[in-house]
Amino acid sequence: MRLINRNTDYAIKALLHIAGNSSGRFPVSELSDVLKIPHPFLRKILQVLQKEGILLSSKGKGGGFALAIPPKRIYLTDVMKIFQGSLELDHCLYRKELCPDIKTCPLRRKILSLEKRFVQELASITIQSLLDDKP
Amino acid sequence: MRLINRNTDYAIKALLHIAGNSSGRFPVSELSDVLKIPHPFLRKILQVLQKEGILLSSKGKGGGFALAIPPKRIYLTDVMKIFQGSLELDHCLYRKELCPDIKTCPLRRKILSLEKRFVQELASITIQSLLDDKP
DNA sequence: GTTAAATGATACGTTTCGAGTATCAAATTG
DNA sequence: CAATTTGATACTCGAAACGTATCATTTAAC
Repeated sequence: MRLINRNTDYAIKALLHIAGNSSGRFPVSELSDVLKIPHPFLRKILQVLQKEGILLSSKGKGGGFALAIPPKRIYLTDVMKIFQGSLELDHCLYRKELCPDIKTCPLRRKILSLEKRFVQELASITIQSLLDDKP
Repeated sequence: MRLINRNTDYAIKALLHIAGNSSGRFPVSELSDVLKIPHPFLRKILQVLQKEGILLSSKGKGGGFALAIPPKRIYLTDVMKIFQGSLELDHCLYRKELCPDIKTCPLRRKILSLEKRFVQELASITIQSLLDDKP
């Protein structure tokens, strides 16, 4: 069972690095060096974060990425939604169509109620709370 | 985020049908008709459940599958483990190797603690509890 | 005993998705 | 202008999910 995919993982690592070192702009080259993430892959990820309003970017020499909003307002669940789509645990798909038992399925009902609580807990995690939690 | 895969889903549906209708043996043909699951696919799934000691099987005319153990001892998490492997939410893999930050990663720490509780809740679900929960 | 209906075992195919690469264009600084 | 940076986007590659096909074996009913 996979909660966090590679994109989200890398995005969080990068955001933590940026948020934890207030040196203004971070070019992808620096981040990919420090974090050991392939440069072009990380670049694509950061571009997405920029489009989503989480990072600011500037081109040209001396350019790079910086946070667009404070770390306490960047939620793990936001990043997950961006890179992994809905947080719904189960889509109840049945060969590309909705499962016919969707109304009566007891498994679905149970899972949905667990899910609700789980996502609520996830939703409390922010870049700031992760930083605070560092050893 | 995918909690339950197709195999597990089909397995649970089949187990619920068998447990909910105490008519002895259920051939795959009947189950695949009722549950609208492709016959050969369901068959493979049931064979696995048999090997794992959850179902009994008998060959020949009049044969089919039956529960090997009572519904209240068949756990959702058992079925999930059979068809989806470990329930660990995150493996912290990094190009086939363990992530180098595994000891310091704050994301990992947070997730692990949430995971523990979540899996505990999952572990309370059995075929019997699902049956009891039906409308 | 023959036949039909069932499972056992296992190999194969197909589609989807995650992960990562490649490339050209545009902007900025010095 | 040259170097360095991001913007946009198309592509590749491999693994996993999902499902099919087939031959062998067992058993009940007639």
